[in-house]
Order: sequence, then structure tokens, then C-alpha cells
Amino acid sequence: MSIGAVGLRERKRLATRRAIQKAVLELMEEKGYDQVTVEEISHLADISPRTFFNYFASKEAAAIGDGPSLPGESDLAAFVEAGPGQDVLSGLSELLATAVESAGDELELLHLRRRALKEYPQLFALRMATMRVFEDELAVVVARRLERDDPQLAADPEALTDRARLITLVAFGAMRHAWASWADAEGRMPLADRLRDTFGQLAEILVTARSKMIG
Amino acid sequence: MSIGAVGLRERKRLATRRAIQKAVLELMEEKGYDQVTVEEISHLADISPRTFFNYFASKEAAAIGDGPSLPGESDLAAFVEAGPGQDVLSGLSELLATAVESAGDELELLHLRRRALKEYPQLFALRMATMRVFEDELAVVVARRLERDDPQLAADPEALTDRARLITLVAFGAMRHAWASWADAEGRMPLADRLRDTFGQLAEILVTARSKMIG
DNA sequence: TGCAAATTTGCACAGCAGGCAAGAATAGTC
DNA sequence: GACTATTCTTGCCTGCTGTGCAAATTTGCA
Repeated sequence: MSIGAVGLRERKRLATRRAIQKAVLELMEEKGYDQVTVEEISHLADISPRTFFNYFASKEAAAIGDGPSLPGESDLAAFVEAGPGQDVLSGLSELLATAVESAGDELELLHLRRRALKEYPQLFALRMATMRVFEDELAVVVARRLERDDPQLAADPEALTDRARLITLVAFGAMRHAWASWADAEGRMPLADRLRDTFGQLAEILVTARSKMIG
Repeated sequence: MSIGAVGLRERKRLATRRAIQKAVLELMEEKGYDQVTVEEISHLADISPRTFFNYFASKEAAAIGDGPSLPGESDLAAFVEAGPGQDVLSGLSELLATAVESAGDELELLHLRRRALKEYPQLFALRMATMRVFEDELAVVVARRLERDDPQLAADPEALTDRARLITLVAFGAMRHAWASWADAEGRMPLADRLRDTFGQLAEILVTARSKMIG
């Protein structure tokens, strides 16, 4: 296997992983989550039921699907090095919008999942729960940014990660809002645009809050 | 059954519900989540395994436990009617702090759960996910507040609920941060204080963001 | 081609979870 | 206090979920 190329093995694994997720979601739309069995899913995905569990720990995990992953290092660096002139939340807005725009081949799965999970708020909430990993990764990046922008925070590592985590969680709240309105609109407007819109509204709210706090 | 009093039936139901949650958490601390069976839980809670499922849909649901409920109407009214002079996030900070302070008899369960779930981030995340219901209830209250404060928003019901939802989700992000630092500190400082502290920090961030957005 | 490593599969089994109907406890009525 | 309706608990039975293990298959590499 030549350097840089992705081996057949890994490609097959990814394909199987996606086939399973696609199968669950399609069957869910057809007959509802509870009526779908692992046996059916496996049949549709062309694997044995035992193999299903080599890929996902549970039927639920397959329905929820893989979480998002961080944008590439170049995008991250752009965010980290934007400098103290740009406010952090605006920077996050751009970073996240960029991230979802580069979804690429996962787009079909994204829409299938949106439709299927819309019927199951519990599963949707569970998917949100799996975002914890993403949140943690994001918090690290935010910390990198704060470290550069704010020498005072940089001197206190504990306060730094604490602050980074707060910002990340708040930004994540905005992200959830963007997702919700995207889903409400049946995905007609790109998710990235929703994100920018939501963060814009957030800025409005903050400005209002600010004027009240000082006024 | 006299008016106002809670019947024996309901009291017993609540007691059983709490006994189950207590049993799961204690067994979890003793031997780990996976090693705990519904049979053991039922035995410790003095009910049949079948009855267990009359109370909780799954072992997981019992481990996660009941979500929080809204504060009393008097507290809600105080928040709703605080007037446009108080910024909404500050108001939410007080409302939420008040809510957790009136936990009362659930306090033992609260601490038991904190300890037990700390070992299981997945379950903790799941518990966060079940807060959706709480979020929705809270969003309704926030909408009531906005309707009073902002005539412009009141005229557009859709924009109103959308805005209320965004504020709620952002506040919930802050709440998650408060929970995290409370759990980190082993619950030594009251959760309510953590909440106030976190919302204070949030205000700081907003001030910074504001000065950058206008500067 | 042939060997080593990774992956898939079948099999067996414990535990989860729900439908159903019989029995027990509770509430309301007289 | 006895009677009846309602609600709750329990046992039984069943199907599905999820895992350990070992055999069989596929892929990577020389």
C-alpha cells in the first residue's frame, strides 16, 4: 500500500459503516425505530448480524450515527490566529460554518438522518449527547485561541480551560439552535447559513444584554 | 382522600421511583454499571423485576434518573415580570439558581447521582440529553418574558419563539458549564453558587465581545 | 504464490424489555 | 366497616439485543 493512499481495508470499513447507518435510517423511515431489528439492518447492509456489532455497540448507536469531526488544521489555525481584534464567538461561527460546508460525501447521510431523527426526539437528543467528544476537541482549540489573545488568561491554565469550556458550551448552544431551525425548514437553507444567522442573532442579544448591564 | 393532601398511592409511587434510582446508583458505585442487573436493582428496591419496567423504560433510564422540573409559578412570575430593565440572561441565572436551591428532599439522590455518573461520562451525557423536556418548558417561560419586554418581538410569534429558544439554549450551555465545575469540585460549593458564578463569567465574555464588535 | 494480520461469520448464551392476565392493594361510596 | 371499581404489582412467556469464542474468509505484503 503506497504512502498517502487509503488501503482497500479501510475503504471497505468506511463503506460498511456508512451502509449500516444508511440501512438503519431507511428502515426507520419505512417502519419506525422499534420495528427495525438488527437482523434486518444487517441484511440490507449485506453483512451478518454479528458483524453489525463489530461496527456499532448497539442498534441505537447506529441510528444516531457518527458524530462530526473537527475541520482541517488549516481552518483551525485560521481561527486560532485570527487575533484579538476578532471576537471569539464570531470566529467560532465561521469555523463551524466552514466545517459543515466541507461535509461532502456525507451529505446524503446528513439529510437522511435529519428526516429520520426528526420523528424521534429522544434519538436526536442522544445524538446531541454524543457531541461531547466534538465539544471537548473544540474546547481545546478555543483554549489555543484564548492563549494567544489574552496573556492574562494564558498565565492561569486552569482559568484558561475553564473559560474555553464555557465559551464552547455557549457556542454549542447556538449550534443546537441553528440545527433546530435547519431541521424545521426541512433543510432547504444550507446549515452553514443557519449557523451564521444564529450567531448573528446571538450577537444582537449580547449587545442588548451589555447595554442593560451598563445602563 | 382529603383535598390538597397527596394520596397514599402517589406517595408510594414516588417512593418506589426514588428507591429504584437509589438502588441503581448504589449498585453502580459498588460494582460498575455493566455488572448491575435489573434483577439486583429490583431486589434492592424491594419490587419484582417486572415492576421495574413499570417505572423505567430501561436500566439506563433508571440510572440517569428523573430530570429537573420547573420552579414554582411564583418564581417564574418574578422572572417573567422583572421588566426590560433586567437583562434576560441575568434573570435566568437567578431563576435557575433558585430552582436548584429548592431541590430539598432530592438532595441525597442528587449527590449520589453526581458521584455515580462521574464515572460514566456517557451516562452523564445521556442525562444532559433528557434535559430537552426541561429546555422546552424553560423556552416557553422565556418567551413569556420576551413578549412582555419587547413589543416588536411580541408582534411576530415565530420570531419570538425562535429567539426564546436561542436564549434558552445559550443559557443551558452556561448551566452545563456550572454543572461541570460543580462536579469537578466534588459538590463542595453549592450548585446555585456555581450557576451565579458561571453567568457572571458569561457577562464578562459578552462585555469583551461587545467592545470588539463596536471597536 | 504463500504467510501473517485483520475481518467476517456462526454459534451459544445471558440479560433486556414488553404483552398479557391473574392477584393484591388502595380509593371512594354507602 | 363492607363493597366495588380502579390502579398497581407480579409471574409467565416470548423475542430481540449484545458479547465471547473459535473457525473461516479476506486483505496486505514479500
